[in-house]
Amino acid sequence: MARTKEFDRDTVVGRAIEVFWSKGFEATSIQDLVDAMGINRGSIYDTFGDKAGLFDEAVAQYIAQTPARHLVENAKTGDPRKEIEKFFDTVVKTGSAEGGQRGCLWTNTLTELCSRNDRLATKMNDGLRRIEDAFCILIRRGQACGEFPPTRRPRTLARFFVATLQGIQAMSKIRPGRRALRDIADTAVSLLD
Amino acid sequence: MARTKEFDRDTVVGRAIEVFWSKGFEATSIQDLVDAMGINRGSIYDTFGDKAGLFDEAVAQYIAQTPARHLVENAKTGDPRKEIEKFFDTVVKTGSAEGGQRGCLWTNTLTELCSRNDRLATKMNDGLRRIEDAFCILIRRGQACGEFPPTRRPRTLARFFVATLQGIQAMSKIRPGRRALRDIADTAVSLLD
DNA sequence: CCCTTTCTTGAACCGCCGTTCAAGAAAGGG
DNA sequence: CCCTTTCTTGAACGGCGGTTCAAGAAAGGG
Repeated sequence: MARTKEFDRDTVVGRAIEVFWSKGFEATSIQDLVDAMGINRGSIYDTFGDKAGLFDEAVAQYIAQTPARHLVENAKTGDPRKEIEKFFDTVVKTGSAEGGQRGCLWTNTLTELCSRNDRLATKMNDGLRRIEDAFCILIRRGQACGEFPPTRRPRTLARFFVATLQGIQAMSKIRPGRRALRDIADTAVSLLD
Repeated sequence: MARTKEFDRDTVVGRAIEVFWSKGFEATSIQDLVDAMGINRGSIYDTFGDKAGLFDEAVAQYIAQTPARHLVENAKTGDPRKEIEKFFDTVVKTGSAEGGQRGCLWTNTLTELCSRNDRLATKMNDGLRRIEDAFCILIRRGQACGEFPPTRRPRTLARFFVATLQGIQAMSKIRPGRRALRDIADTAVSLLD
């Protein structure tokens, strides 16, 4: 047998996420990553191929931990109103938390790279589609049981919620006050009354 | 007298805007700018100081041409509903136009640089504040004349519209279909019914 | 206890990054 | 028509970008 790795893959990717999240892809240098991840340049290239490969894995791991995941998982079973409110609640809390100025790695990547990286754009688009679908299911279920007004098209409203999510993320970068973010979320959710 | 400049300042800044808009600040190299602007490296540094200085001027010129400017200028005199609708209409059209994948230079800059550049962050924040204020004035005027429902706080609604604007810009980067963007805008504006 | 395999390490690579500079060219007042 | 001033030009700068590589270290089966 050969020597075993001395670092945990998820752990070092987690540290890479922090850097990419704070500085973006282009502004992050390999040296930054070496410093933050605590492993050698060579190990990074040996394990992840190159900077782009590491970034891919960082984004994947980030998405796997995002609050959107719960939304998608509970779309078919959870209480429609509660799920939507809980989701925006988490988004607002995260955005207004210490270090919330970084916004969301996902949204950041969307604006920084998608217009020049088709593979990444597809990934991001699929992810957003899944969130949109989850919203759509929840809205339909809420309308079916009379909890939400039946006048609005579920797909339209779902798209709107996804855009609101992006809006909150963008605003959190420059005005991370909880009050302001909460106002935005509440106004959007009030469309369900 | 001395020799006169052979290029028009606004024209070359306009060309620089295109590059920054498409690639972002970090990913744009001086060589890219030399190629696009059609003037020599030396002239760029002589005229704008450095890359950051040129970027500042590019953003300033972009903001001066943005549809938000009309909104701000007409906030006190224009018809409240028409002004707001016209604004979002322009945003949707721009976002879904050819090359709309670039999104909005302003929003892009917000997400790429504001967390690491205080001077720029202040500028951006002031700009957003002016848009928010314009919305606020329009909403108040619309409520005063009975055109808009009086139940919502103008400031809250104004914040929400600014966030929606950012949301549309973000979505236009990945799904620039006019239909989808229009849905988002219409849903937001329907809060005024 | 050796030997193969894999991981780790740090130095080194080339190229492009943003930036500077000195020399040449145009402009127009004296 | 010269002379000062400013603009233009292209080559050059040091440094840091991402990436590679060869040598050393650990791990565990034979």
